[in-house]
Amino acid sequence: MARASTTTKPTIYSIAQAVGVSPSTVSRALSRPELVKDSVREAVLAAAHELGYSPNRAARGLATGRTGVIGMLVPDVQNPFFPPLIRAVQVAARARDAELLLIDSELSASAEQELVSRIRPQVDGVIVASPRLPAARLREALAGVPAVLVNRSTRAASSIVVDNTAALQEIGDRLVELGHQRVALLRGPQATWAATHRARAVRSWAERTGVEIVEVGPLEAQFEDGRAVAAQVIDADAGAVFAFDDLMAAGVIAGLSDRGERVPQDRSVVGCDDVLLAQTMTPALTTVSAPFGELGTTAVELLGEAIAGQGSRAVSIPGRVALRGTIGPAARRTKQ
Amino acid sequence: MARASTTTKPTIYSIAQAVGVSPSTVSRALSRPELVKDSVREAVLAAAHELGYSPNRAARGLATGRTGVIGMLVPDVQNPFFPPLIRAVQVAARARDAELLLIDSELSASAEQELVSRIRPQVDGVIVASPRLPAARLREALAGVPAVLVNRSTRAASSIVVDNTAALQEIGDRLVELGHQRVALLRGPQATWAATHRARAVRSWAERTGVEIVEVGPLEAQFEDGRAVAAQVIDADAGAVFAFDDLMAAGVIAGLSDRGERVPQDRSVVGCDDVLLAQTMTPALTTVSAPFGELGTTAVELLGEAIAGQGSRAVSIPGRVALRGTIGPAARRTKQ
DNA sequence: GTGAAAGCGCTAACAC
DNA sequence: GTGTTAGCGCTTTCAC
Repeated sequence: MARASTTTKPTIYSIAQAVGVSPSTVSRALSRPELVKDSVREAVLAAAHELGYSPNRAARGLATGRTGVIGMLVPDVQNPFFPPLIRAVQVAARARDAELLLIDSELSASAEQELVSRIRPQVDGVIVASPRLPAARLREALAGVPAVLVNRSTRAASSIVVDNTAALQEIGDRLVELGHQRVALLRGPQATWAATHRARAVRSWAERTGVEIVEVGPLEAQFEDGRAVAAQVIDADAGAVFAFDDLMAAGVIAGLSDRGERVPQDRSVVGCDDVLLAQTMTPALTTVSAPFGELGTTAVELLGEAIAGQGSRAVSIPGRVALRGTIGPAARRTKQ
Repeated sequence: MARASTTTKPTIYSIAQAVGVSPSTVSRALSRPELVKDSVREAVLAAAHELGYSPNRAARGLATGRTGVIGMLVPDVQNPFFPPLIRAVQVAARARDAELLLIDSELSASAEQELVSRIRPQVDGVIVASPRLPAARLREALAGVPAVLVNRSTRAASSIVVDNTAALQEIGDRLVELGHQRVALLRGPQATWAATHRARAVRSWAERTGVEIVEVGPLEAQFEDGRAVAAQVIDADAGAVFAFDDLMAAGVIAGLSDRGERVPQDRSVVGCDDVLLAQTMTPALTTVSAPFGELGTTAVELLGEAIAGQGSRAVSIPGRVALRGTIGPAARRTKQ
């Protein structure tokens, strides 16, 4: 429909010429509409639409120092935790008229530092979901860039974390009701905020309830790592398992199945995060739901504050219990 | 380590000053190294590193018309098909020193058109994985933008598709060997390239082998849609199921389980794409593996050609059979 | 081989 | 309210 009269891309200059005003008036009509007379603004907007104009953000960015682009650094898009987070951030960013530049560090901490500095000039700020980068290097990489950290906290930037403590403990209590007295804890990646906090939650619950805990790991947050330790779970005679995350939980279930055991008939398994595969496996996984929507919205909000120079703050959102099909009554076992 | 002497962001000017050459020499040393004397180039590079310089792509883009950014449009990051694709594209883009601007259309075809035009000025080209946008509007949205389509073809742009025909038929043959004679075909989203082609593959196989096909759908490519039609599969007395994709396959399995049936003991289920959840469910899903790495690499390569104005081409890559745990011998059933 | 200068498209003082 | 001007950081003729 709207066809440009010329082949060249429309700019504020072509619009200015078409309407018969100066380029700055066009610029104002477009970005600070309240500053121009109604009639002029309408004419400009009409012409802009007519010519199929859309602003060159690079140029705008050059002039203003704001690019309208948010960078997002994830260690691995393929880890099912990230897609919902990306989606939520994307939606929140869109609401603020910002674009999303995605960087996947491919699990390489060393790459992360370089990556951040690489995109720094082209983004207004960065949302970093990078559990591995050591604190010192993180701080170095983020120096001078408005940033917000996801599931990790530091004094150097704003952060948003999900606190699964209460939910994990509540599930633990349910396990006790089901008769479990010996539970395996599959720890997540060493020295990460999430792994530390989740382990702490389980340990303090065990202490309170007198349940015996068998710790396994630290392990990578991968399916195969979970699968590989199923044997240890069986050897330890743990009737239930707290896996670091859903992926690892799916792995244990597969590993148990490799050894002829079924979940929840033979053992109970609990995950964490409630990613897609937790919902699509049969039976569905008992886990803790991460509030992805809120995570994303808040992350973008915090980033906005950081960009505006309003200083940093740390927010924590609780995860919610999702009781599903992978926990059941403690089975009578031979070993016991 | 590398600390800037000043607080201002390093530019080619600060480097020029530090080295004692002109900005244009710095620019050349950085982007056309062969044009400057070795000694100068080395000095410039050293200073750049020293100051922690990284080029402002927006400025470069303004000057050259190339932004170094690739746009990628997906209908839903949360659909497990996309993360591996994104990863592959990201890796290939990185190899070409390009960044990735990700757009999630949230399954809204109407948004897609606007979204593309919105990012157009800030990207060199777009990789579009948008099955739904009608052809005419797709063409309109993509007019003038170098683009490559994923799993969809059109004469308007380059395209890369994965052809699952042979693999699906091979799995079908296996099903016949296992004694299946009546198979359900859960069709995917209406009027999409993938759904059409997959259905066609199954139908022609059925015709050749004399297997009876019960078609269900079209359906959305969602877990719940698969779950909802499990009853129809049972009613139709189909011993095996070809689901449009893995997500739908997981859905049927859940739906069958809701009705007390187990896979593969009671019925066989076949998915397509081999996304993460196909590998992590227990038992693992028999499906067709999409060659994500190749998809991504080729998409970026084709986009490079399109950007260079080399015209478009269409490439097709075959999917590979992944025989796993969800198919088994046809069960003797009451109805039969 | 290197420097000077213009310009990419836009915004932001500063005049009028 | 609107136009003029300068400049964001970079590349790229065009001279030298």
